[in-house]
Amino acid sequence: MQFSDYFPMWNKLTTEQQQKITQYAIHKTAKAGTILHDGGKDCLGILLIHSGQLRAYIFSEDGREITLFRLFEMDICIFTASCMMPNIQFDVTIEVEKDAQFWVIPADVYKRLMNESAPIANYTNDIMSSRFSEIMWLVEQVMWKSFDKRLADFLLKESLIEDSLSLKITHEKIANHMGTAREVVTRMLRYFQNEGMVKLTRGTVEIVDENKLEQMLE
Amino acid sequence: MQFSDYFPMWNKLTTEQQQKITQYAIHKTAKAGTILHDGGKDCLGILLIHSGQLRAYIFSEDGREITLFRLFEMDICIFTASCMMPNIQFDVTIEVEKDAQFWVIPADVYKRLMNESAPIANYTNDIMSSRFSEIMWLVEQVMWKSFDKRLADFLLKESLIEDSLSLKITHEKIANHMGTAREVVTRMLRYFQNEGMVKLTRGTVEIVDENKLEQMLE
DNA sequence: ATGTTTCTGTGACTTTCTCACAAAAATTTC
DNA sequence: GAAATTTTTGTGAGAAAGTCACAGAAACAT
Repeated sequence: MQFSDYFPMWNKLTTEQQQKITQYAIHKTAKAGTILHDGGKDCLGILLIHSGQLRAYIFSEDGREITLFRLFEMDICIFTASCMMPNIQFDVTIEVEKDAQFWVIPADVYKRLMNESAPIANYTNDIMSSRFSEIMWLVEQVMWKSFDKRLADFLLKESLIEDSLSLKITHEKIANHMGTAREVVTRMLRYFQNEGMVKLTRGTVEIVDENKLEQMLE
Repeated sequence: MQFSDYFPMWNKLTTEQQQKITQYAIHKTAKAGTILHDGGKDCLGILLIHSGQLRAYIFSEDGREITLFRLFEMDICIFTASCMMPNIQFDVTIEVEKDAQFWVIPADVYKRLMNESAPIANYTNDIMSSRFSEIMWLVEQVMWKSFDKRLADFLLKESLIEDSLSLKITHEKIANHMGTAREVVTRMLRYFQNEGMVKLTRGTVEIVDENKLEQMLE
């Protein structure tokens, strides 16, 4: 593992800056289910993800959830350091979906680096823009796509992530990813099954006709 | 008008950088209705808004719209320079809502400044975070709030912006701001009128019971 | 083997959206 | 100024999605 893998502008940094990163970065591991960041409260720092999978989501007062984006190996999470960006006025929760290993650069260290280094500041900007784009994709999906298409899309994406056609996931979890109610998922999955696109058993959704699902997206 | 009013870190810039901004900034005016930026196509540059009002929105294939955020005097628009941020992967449209005067800093000039100046890069980051927060507020509204509350909120906010209880706006325009269908707005406004909260005439919504509208939000 | 928890299924009802069309108000044309 | 046109608003009928309440089935625990 090389820090330069996470920072494409590594060679634009001074030796001192490079040292600061390597020196202050802390290696950590976290089990699936761990909440790494809960709204405005804590302020861990920037995460350089080495293995595993994270999920960023928001939730409503009455317990509904929607996934904003996922983070994988080689991704960088800046929302676990939202305290150092005063204009981030919303609460995201970051949860470990699959046992993860990552490096943490403490917020104050990173903040100082951002303040003195244009390359780091610009790179942080790029990461922010990427997440922004993911949210905008979500907005467009939620606003303009009907639920059947959204569900088909979710199942296909999930199948890519898991590299399997047999998804071990409950209707409730799908609902929490998609920001809807469990019954809505159940009914649509049942329709998908009647149409021969999936096969349902307790706790799993098996994709049996990938092409037909893909056709749903147009 | 002072450029330093737009850039709180003005005195952290070199004289050369300050000169570059003042030298390359172009003063422009645009009438209400003008489209300043249309998705990925054009790349005007950073806008320093001096007067007037802009609207950022997205639209669907079948012509539905939703307002993402508004921009007013002293605001800075970075999306009219989205070409210089390769990770911005979505198409926003920026429209002039009220005759506007603004300065344009060409994208390539600003890009160069961002690359060499950490303060400018960090400030750009702050602006991006602010817009991000506005979008997240929108997501939360659309996801978890019922339409009556959203409409009440819209009318009250619009009344603040216009500094008037008598809003000159059609149901269609309200629908385009809120990302819904015109009929839905018509029906809900009709309900608001029956409840004595507003008075409707062609092309205007008059708020007659501000308190009752506010109570709707809880 | 029995009790408990988790997950799924379903009916009835509400809210929001869609489609189709019509009436009313304002604007334009003659 | 009357008639035609455009813009805005109104409304019914039906579909899609979300809500609520409850029940049955599958897995797990003692």
